[in-house]
Amino acid sequence: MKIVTWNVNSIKSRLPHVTAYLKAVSPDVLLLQELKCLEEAFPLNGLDEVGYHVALVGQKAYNGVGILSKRPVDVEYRILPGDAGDPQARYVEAVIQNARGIVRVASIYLPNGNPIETEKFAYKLAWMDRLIAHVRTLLTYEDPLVLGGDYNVCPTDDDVYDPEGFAGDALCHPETRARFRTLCYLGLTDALRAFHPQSGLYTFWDYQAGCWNKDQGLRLDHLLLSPQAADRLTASGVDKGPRGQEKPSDHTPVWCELADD
DNA sequence: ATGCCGGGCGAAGCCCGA
Repeated sequence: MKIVTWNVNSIKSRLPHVTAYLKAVSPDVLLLQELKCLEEAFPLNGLDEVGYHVALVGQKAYNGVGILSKRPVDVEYRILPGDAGDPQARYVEAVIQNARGIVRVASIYLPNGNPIETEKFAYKLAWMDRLIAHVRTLLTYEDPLVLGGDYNVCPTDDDVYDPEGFAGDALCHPETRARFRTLCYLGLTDALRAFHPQSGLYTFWDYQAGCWNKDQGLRLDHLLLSPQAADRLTASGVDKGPRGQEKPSDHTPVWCELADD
């Protein structure tokens, strides 16, 4: 079972890339972030063609997350618990049946948090606290669980092309990293790091200043697995291809493979 | 150099992202 996460930076602008990716890679599940449109404006044409079920939480112009799946999707949460008044479309969680049983997945678009002296950073930290509390509950179910998305966290300096330059940034801030560690220490496995311990492994390259051509990137997109999912993890990787295409997203897909037997 | 690029909105130029 192949599960992929991809921040597409506008699904309307990226639909050709996404449909081509689905046809070429044929993932069982594709977790999407930054749709930047309302659910009713999501361009479904082309996706039902290639045979995917779709679960969306949209918002006009900003944010927006989704789950595409070959198998039917039963949505469990359309907002991260802990603040019912949170208007930002950043979380969707669902249960997917497969031949082996169920897999629970979430598509996460964690707040960026810059600049750190503003309420944006406080919102990020509060959002991470809500995520920690919710995952603590989810882990008691003892299901295979895959929490994928754009976490807007570089977990360590190995995940940044310029650690000194990003030292005070919300992506790398000590309080951000401490919460990410707390999340992982609940018992989650970083699927990419499980197979690729080296530095210089990135999932995002800024559009500006030739970052892509200079390979000046950040590792922001993660797949965190519960023990029941990690036990089945057979491979993981970054698909850099889409980032090199015309009119790309600034993020590229990250994938993991779970054994089906 | 707080702009560089790119998307949304809405129809010019600003807000936002990371």
